[in-house]
Amino acid sequence: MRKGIPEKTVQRLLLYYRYLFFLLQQGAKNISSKSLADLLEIKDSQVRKDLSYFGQLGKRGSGYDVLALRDKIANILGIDKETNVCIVGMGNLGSALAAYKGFLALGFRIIAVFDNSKQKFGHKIKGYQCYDINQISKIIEENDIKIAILTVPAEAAQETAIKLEKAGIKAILNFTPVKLSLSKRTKISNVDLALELKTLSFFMGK
Amino acid sequence: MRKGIPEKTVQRLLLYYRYLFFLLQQGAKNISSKSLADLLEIKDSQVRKDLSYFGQLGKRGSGYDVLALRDKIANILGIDKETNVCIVGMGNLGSALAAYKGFLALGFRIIAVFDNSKQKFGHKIKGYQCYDINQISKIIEENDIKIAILTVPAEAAQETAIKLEKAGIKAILNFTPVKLSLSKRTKISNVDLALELKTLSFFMGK
DNA sequence: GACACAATGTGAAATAATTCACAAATATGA
DNA sequence: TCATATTTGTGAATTATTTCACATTGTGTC
Ligand SMILES: NC(=O)c1ccc[n+]([C@@H]2O[C@H](COP(=O)([O-])OP(=O)(O)OC[C@H]3O[C@@H](n4cnc5c(N)ncnc54)[C@H](O)[C@@H]3O)[C@@H](O)[C@H]2O)c1
Ligand SMILES: NC(=O)c1ccc[n+]([C@@H]2O[C@H](COP(=O)([O-])OP(=O)(O)OC[C@H]3O[C@@H](n4cnc5c(N)ncnc54)[C@H](O)[C@@H]3O)[C@@H](O)[C@H]2O)c1
Repeated sequence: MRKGIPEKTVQRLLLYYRYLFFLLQQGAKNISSKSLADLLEIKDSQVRKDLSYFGQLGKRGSGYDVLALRDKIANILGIDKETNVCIVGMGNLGSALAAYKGFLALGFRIIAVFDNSKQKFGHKIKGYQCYDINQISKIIEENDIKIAILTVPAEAAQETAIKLEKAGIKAILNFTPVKLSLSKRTKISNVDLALELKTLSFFMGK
Repeated sequence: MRKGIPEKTVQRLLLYYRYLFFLLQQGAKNISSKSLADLLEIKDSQVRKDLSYFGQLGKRGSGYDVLALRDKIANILGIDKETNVCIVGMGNLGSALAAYKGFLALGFRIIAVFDNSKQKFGHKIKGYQCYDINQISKIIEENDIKIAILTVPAEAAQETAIKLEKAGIKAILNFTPVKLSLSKRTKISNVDLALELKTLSFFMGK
């Protein structure tokens, strides 16, 4: 079922999910690919193509059942079961992310946060007990954590990534502007905020 | 020169820039598309194709001049001149972004930060004087600010975006999980961190 | 139940991005 | 100077993604 599904499709699925969630609260029962597409300013055929990867989810004549489709997408994306994550580097950005409620809404539970500074570990930050980075293997194993959010300074990024991989982390959401070099088995996704801003400004007014 | 350049190309240009910057510090004089590509784990032909949008920047036999290419990319991307930006919503995320040095390294100067809370405006946050959101038109005009980073709560996102557009903002980097509806003239780029994490986890181990 | 309308699902076509592959230019070294 | 090696720049081929277009199925009304 998850063979060769384009990344873009997965991302749009989440956008559909958010709207379906909202529509359900409004009491909507059915929605057509056209209406959903218009809300997102995309083509209706795109919506249908995306959903068609996962079976025949709609009904000709009346469209998609909002509740059923929302739950189907939740299931496809694994929103219906919790995934444990940790944050590594509890500075400005790490602390902000720890406070973000949007992760939990998609099934991500922040289980542990780490830092290497004595000012931080041993204390509570945004409600989370902060652990010493050197304890990471133990805590990751005890809590079945597969995903790490990396928000350490750029200089420490590569060495910390290696620690994460050794500790058993399978995927890293990397906020540092550093190209991490790890084994192919560890999935890395880069969030490069300066790059986003530069791209925006490049195309501004075009 | 900026006609029909793929967004992906612009983004890679910035990655090239960062490496060239670094290579220059190491004293490198020349670099081939192959070496640059290997550093980024992409194809050498991709590097050459990207650069070819902007002229014939290399030299057959010896590759690209590191300094000249870095400066050319800086010029293409406008890193060589400063762009003023503001941050709107100085909560967890807005404050973290205000502290980020990576924006300035690409030519973005945070000129003003805004909030609607009396606890915040009138005070200094991360070294920036925080202004009342209702003063935004005046301050944006006085300081020639064209780009806003939007980090207000989701509920306030759409109304705030409208304020920004009215105040003369031309581009918005939107961190809220809300699809903003504005006129076509305002360029919007969405940074959806929950979506990034979900995409990563979906493809984890695949 | 028949007719008009709505909306899906999906091959085929169009568009976009990446990769190939090679001629042309430059560099190196005997 | 010449032969060999390197490396670019770029059309052509390939691959990925989006959009089209329409047969098919379901809905609603008289
Ligand atoms: N602040 C932002 O808004 C922002 C935006 C984009 C990218 N980033 C990137 O995110 C990273 C963090 O930025 P920040 O502003 O939060 O920095 P910061 O200095 O505020 O925080 C970094 C934290 O990491 C901890 N740390 C340092 N070395 C460590 C190690 N080896 N192991 C574990 N923890 C360690 C520090 O004690 C500190 O708490 C940087 O790489 C930065 O480039 C930040
Ligand atoms: N915290 C994160 O790491 C994170 C991650 C991804 C996305 N986001 C999104 O970013 C936004 C901000 O998140 P946050 O955690 O910083 O929230 P926050 O509540 O800490 O901060 C929001 C700030 O906006 C101010 N504000 C509220 N209404 C305003 C208005 N009308 N005009 C101007 N300012 C206003 C508030 O006073 C507050 O200071 C949210 O939409 C959230 O979904 C946050």
